[in-house]
Amino acid sequence: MATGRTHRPATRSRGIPEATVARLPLYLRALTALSERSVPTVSSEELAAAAGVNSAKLRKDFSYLGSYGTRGVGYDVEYLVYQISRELGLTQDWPVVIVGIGNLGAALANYGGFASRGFRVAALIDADPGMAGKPVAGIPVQHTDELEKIIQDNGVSIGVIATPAGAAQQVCDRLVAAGVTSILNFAPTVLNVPDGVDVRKVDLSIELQILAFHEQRKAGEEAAAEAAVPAAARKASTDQGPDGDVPAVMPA
Amino acid sequence: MATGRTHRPATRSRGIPEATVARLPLYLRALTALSERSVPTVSSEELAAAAGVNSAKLRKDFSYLGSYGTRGVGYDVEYLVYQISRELGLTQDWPVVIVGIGNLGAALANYGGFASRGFRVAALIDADPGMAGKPVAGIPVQHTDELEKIIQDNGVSIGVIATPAGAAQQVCDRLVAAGVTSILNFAPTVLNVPDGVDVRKVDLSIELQILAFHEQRKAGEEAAAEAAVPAAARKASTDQGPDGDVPAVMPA
DNA sequence: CCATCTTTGTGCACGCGTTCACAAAGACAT
DNA sequence: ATGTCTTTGTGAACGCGTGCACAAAGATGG
Repeated sequence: MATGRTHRPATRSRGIPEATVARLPLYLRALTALSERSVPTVSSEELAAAAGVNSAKLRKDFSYLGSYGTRGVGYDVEYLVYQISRELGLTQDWPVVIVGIGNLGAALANYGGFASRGFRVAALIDADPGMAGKPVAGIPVQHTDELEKIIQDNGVSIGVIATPAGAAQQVCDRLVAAGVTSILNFAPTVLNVPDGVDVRKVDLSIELQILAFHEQRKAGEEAAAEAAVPAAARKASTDQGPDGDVPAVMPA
Repeated sequence: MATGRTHRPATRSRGIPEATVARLPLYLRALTALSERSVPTVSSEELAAAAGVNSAKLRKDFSYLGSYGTRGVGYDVEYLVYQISRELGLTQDWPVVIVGIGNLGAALANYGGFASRGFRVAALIDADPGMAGKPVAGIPVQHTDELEKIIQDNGVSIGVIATPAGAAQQVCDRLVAAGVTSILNFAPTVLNVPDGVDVRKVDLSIELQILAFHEQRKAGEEAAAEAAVPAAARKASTDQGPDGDVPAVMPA
């Protein structure tokens, strides 16, 4: 693999910053693409460009994993793919359950990106008795009553919640009680979990609202610019000033 | 605005920290729930609990918006709902297009959370000619050829990409060229956009990998604990030590 | 009108993450 | 073997975000 005997065991302890962890999958994806094109090595500059980050940041990120990489050359692609995969725990298989097989749950079940890297859909669970047995993405849906049994039989530690908001906390509680310690939540609710359980949320509505904020801000600046140089209105005329359409003082 | 002559114009300029912006939708959701229950006022402590954040953080967040809130009482729910909505730009309607009507795109189109708050699905676009005209969520799918026209006719500034990874950059380029300045990307790719265009990504695969990392770490600590006090194995026996299956020091 | 009690708004300190800039390491040519 | 050139790995400075802790503001009761 690498050339010379690598230096120290590195910062290796267990202090990988959260921000770095969040970027490792990005690097891994870029590296996998390079690997498929049989590229043997890559410089931090190139890889950083592919992953859309600063090259110094990338090097620092990798430094937390150890001293892979050869000065003057770059990083060995295959080696790095392996190291990152191992660090992320993708060398083992993670059985996952999806709870709530509505539009979204079904889409997730069909999503190819699941199986691609170490994740395996162990079961689909829904509260609707009418769905029980019905196959989605080739996997028969099981009823919520079976939840605990499914978790335990399959050694599931990662659960995906795609239920309506109202059911999410209850489902979450049951998952946790059954032994799940990581949850990916697609329901638009804040989940309360005990210590030791990780929750990550994916919230379409929130993302859109953040975009709307910036969009409005951009429109505001643009409007200020137009005050000086009136440009041809591009947007429909219903577009109002983003801040000026309401009195400054509120109803109360 | 508030009661006495407020001190300075506040930090008010346009310096709302990004981290705060990202939390405003959370507060808004909690406040909306309170509003529906006709709760008139709420303290920072209560609201913070509902939103799952620290109360000091919440107060500081609100302080960026201005001095709403009454000492000794709390915040007026309705008033705050309106202020945050306005700040996020939700008092106007944002037409949105969804490109890529596969499993995920269709699920997004059907997702109720879209229309609920200021967002309106203006069009569904797909590259498959066979889908053209077919209604999804009550909206007829249009062909990619129409993309530019749709964007311009509807004054769309927010686009959602739900295509396969391979098509995402190309779609992105066309959206941007047509006038879209905010993109929500569900495709597992890094998108390159010019300055002034905002991109937010939602990536199932990345989220799972982050969870896997922590899961592995937890299992590692647990294994270390078991070395001292061997507990009954809960998970299936295929479960290996998450870090112990490889030598601590690497091959090289 | 005054005292007390609640809750906001924020100054301050701290820690994490990012970025710059450069010395050290190694490849490669001569 | 030696010098040059490329690229890593990281020390240090900076800025942002978080959380504590408290003074000021105002409500409420006597």
